[in-house]
Amino acid sequence: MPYTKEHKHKTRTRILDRSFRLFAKKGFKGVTIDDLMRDCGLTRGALYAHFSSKAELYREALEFRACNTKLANPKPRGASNKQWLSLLLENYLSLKHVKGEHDLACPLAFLATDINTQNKAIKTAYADTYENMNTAIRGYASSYTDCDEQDILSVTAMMIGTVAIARTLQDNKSIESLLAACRREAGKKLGGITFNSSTL
Amino acid sequence: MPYTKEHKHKTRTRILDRSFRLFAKKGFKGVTIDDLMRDCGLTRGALYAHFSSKAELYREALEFRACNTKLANPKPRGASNKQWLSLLLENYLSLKHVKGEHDLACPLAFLATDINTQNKAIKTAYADTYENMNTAIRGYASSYTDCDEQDILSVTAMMIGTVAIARTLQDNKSIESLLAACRREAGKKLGGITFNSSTL
DNA sequence: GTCTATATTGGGATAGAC
DNA sequence: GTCTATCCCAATATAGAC
Repeated sequence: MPYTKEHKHKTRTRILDRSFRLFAKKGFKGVTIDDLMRDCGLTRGALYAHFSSKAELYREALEFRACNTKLANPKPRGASNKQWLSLLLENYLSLKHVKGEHDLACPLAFLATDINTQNKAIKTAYADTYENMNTAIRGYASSYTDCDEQDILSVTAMMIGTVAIARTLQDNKSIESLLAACRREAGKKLGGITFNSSTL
Repeated sequence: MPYTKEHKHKTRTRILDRSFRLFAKKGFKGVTIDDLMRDCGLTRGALYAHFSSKAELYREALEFRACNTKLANPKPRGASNKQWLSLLLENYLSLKHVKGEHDLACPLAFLATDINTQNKAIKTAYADTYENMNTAIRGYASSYTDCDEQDILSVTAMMIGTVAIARTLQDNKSIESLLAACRREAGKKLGGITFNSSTL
């Protein structure tokens, strides 16, 4: 038996990880199965041993990434809610995130308009991810500061919008200004978090 | 001479208008030239009498729409800056806008992630549109309230993010909550604008 | 300026060997 | 499970008639 269960699972995970990166960068139609599988060190035909279609892969890759962000996972011991949220914001609103150099690009920001041409299952996966982001931030923030649901919704919309727009800009100075503005405002609204670089 | 200059210009304008709507709805790769020209009551070949390529059309359509929004044009006489800005916000952050039922969908929100796979000229057109939006809002708001550049940048990012996310959601109640949250926050930050429905 | 016909390329999915 | 070869459709762009 030349291919073990282990091996199949590892390959599957590799495909999910790589394909999310590519979809985030180029959108659903901008990625060909050839590109993708070559990037995984495999060939086109192999995909269909793991996923039934390109759309199915896209959905699974979105869910895979959504479950593996810092926001979706418990905070480490020893950090206060405020400290942890502050770190999350700093990561999210960073040049590295915008440039896709994180291995944890946010699907919400990177796929936002791409979702509109996808099927219902994909839209639902996206909406779930969005809800989870709101829930996570609400959970941290409400433990130490007063904020209502509208505060949370407006902050996440700003964060997602900021990263989505920043990604389109060609000039790093503009990107940095935008990120700094958003850091300041999000910090204010989430109970007075401050950043070293927020006046940049 | 069966085709006058008038006629050509009118056709060109029709193509720009229709194609923007389609691109906004389905993205660059989601629109075929066949779809588009059929929508204009023409056939594929005719496109190339007006534009040299699909990408060129996309860029021109973006610029065409960007020049024809309420934000890009002078406010009507008789409205105060604050009143006018309030109306602009209400329009922008409306269900009609999200659903694309305006004939003035905002390219920034509708094309956000689509821009990343386009050429430099298109990115530049998009960035110009973005800058114009910031400039217009800054112009109105700074006439009657204190706000710095970071306030403006964070408000526009929130507005664009809100519409982009709202568009992906399948449930109208979620959309309305998000819009209401963003109206309230934008209103606050832009000198105490209030809306009837902002507590919805 | 617009049409129809066509050249050409590219990409999703399947078949069958290993 | 992965490979290569192939089927098949779709889509951009051009050619040439009107």
